Amino acid sequence: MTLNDTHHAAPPSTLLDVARQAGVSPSTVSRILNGTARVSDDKRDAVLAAIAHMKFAPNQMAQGLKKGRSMTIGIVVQDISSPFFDESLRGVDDGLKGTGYASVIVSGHWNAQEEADRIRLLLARKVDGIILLSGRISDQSVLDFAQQRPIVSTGRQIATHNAIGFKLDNEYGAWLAVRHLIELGHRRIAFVSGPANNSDACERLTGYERALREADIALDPKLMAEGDFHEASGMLAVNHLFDTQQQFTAVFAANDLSAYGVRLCLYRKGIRVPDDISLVGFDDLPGSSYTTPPLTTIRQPLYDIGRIATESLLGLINGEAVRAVLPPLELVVRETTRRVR
Amino acid sequence: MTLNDTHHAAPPSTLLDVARQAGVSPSTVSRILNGTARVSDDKRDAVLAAIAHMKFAPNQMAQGLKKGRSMTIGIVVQDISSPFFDESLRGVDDGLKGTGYASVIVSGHWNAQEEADRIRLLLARKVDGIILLSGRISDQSVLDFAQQRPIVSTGRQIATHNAIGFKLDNEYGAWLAVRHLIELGHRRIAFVSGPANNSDACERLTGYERALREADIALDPKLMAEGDFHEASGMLAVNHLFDTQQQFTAVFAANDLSAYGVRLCLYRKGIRVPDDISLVGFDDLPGSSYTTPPLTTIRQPLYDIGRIATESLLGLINGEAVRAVLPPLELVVRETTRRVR
DNA sequence: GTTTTTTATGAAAACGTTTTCACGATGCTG
DNA sequence: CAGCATCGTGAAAACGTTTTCATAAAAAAC
Repeated sequence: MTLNDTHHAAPPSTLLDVARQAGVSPSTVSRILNGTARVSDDKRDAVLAAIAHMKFAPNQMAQGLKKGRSMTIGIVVQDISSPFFDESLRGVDDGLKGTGYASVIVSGHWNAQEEADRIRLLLARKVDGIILLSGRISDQSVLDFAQQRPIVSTGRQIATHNAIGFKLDNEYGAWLAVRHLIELGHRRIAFVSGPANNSDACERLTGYERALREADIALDPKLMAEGDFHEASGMLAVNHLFDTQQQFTAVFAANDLSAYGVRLCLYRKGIRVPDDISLVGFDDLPGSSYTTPPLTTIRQPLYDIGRIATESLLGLINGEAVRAVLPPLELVVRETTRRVR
Repeated sequence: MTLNDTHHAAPPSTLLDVARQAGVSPSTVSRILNGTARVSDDKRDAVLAAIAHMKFAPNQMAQGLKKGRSMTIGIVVQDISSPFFDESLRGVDDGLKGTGYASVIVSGHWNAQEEADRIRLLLARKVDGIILLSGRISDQSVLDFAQQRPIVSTGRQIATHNAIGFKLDNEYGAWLAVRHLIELGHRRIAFVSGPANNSDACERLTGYERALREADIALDPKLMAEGDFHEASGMLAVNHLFDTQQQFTAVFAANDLSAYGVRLCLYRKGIRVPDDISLVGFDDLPGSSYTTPPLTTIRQPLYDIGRIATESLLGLINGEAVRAVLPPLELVVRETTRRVR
């Protein structure tokens, strides 16, 4: 192996170097950098020149240590490569744009213990605030953590001076979905639920039940199969329905991913969508407008959730009183649902 | 608004607090924390007790400043909510697990200028290293940045003591895809390309051309339509092919996302896949096994890319000589291709 | 039992900034 | 032109760690 260490990495220049080169004191350089005091034009020019020449960039760790601000916020998701979270992350990213903040993203993997550990790590890193997307930890834990840094969390209803949460009306969303099916004449509507230990999933179940009840359709437990929000579970769930000879003309899946699984199962069985069976999902993932056929679903404002959470957090960090309001859930009718024949 | 500031945030305890409480010097506490010297059992116990009692966690910014290590690495992607990058991010996340490193993810949005800016930001943050996924900046720029911190980049072939890159054989992958189609008897194979300014896209085009040439099939420019790697462009591209009355029995899309678009276009026109037209994509995104029907495609080891990049970077950071080797591209035959009738 | 080595520990300097404080030089008031 | 407020600037302390250096006590050597 040839050692081409000829050009060694230029040791990063410090504010002190700049000061020396420009013939001023470090204080002056700092003042120019932060615009924190007036300084004479000649010195300013000299400093600016030195900065440009040495390609100086302030050491953020030193800055952070001194100012007590890391200019970093922590984001806790549950699955780093799920389109569900990624869409919100995009909102976060946009919300942070131009603020000087960066984000470190960690995943709780749907595990309360791991989630709490990750949050502690973020806190040790001195993040200036935390955004919790679909957390599994208790409200009380959130409040405890909020003693150290402001937190905004989705999926819960809290509001203190250093922690806020907001939550979409999952029950309403599910109700919307099922009512749509009912209006199309469906009476035998299967339900592929989410995991029973997920509150969103439970609320969606409740919405399903309520819509049925309001339409005087008897709830048939045999039409309900538990999934886990992933594709495979949707496939399995509906397979099970067929195995047990259930009759139905529509299926409501608790999220889009499981709807994809349902769709594939139906395809395998040669059942046409929506001609033979209607299908509606929940989330409106970016991919759902490109499934075959495009999926009718309940739109969650995923992007806005990330964006609003970010703006709220920045507000909290600056000590403002924030009150966030999310766009509502809405039904988006595409091509997997049709009037029952 | 009621002020419930009764319990004020406990001011985070410092190493000095711990030292005082345990009746030892700060040095001793530090030594215990870092295991950097032997200390007597009684003092150790006292310190440990104090740490537990005060819930002390070392200030990472102070640590970082002193040690010159931020325990943070920077990840540059081009689109924060694309399944393509997210799958690699999962690999990164796993690769970092248990190392004490966290990652800050930024997006270059497929823009060289923005990408360079973001990298400079990461450098100012004193990240210990950078992973560049599908960068747009020049190799020379990468080398320049690598003067400051180790970099590992995908999609380029470099190898110095502080920068390495690795690259999959896109041409080979495309060749694999097209040869598969040819073996199934297809002769009129349309191609939906990626953006012309993307090197991966160009190499895939080359692979397409080579496979055709090797099979003595004349290249027909009218069968080629430019896309941009997104769903809509695939839809548009194939629409255009129909508008101009092209005849073809198969289409090869330069990536899965545009294949999804192609699929939808075909569905809209009532053309069956694979019965009437075969379709193959490139990437093997997680969703591609759940499209209708599941997509035949070229599998990129996205997860491994992230994982190996991470391990390599950690190696570079520790001054090891690393040499990364990726799993090869492979054809995964699912249900969108069949023998031509 | 004296000398030497080893071991445990504290004092203080350092990392690269920001900020308080002090001070000399201007500018203004009357 | 004496007096006073204002302005620009530097010296030095501080942020919370780690690390070098010194030193006292204990252990090992003779």
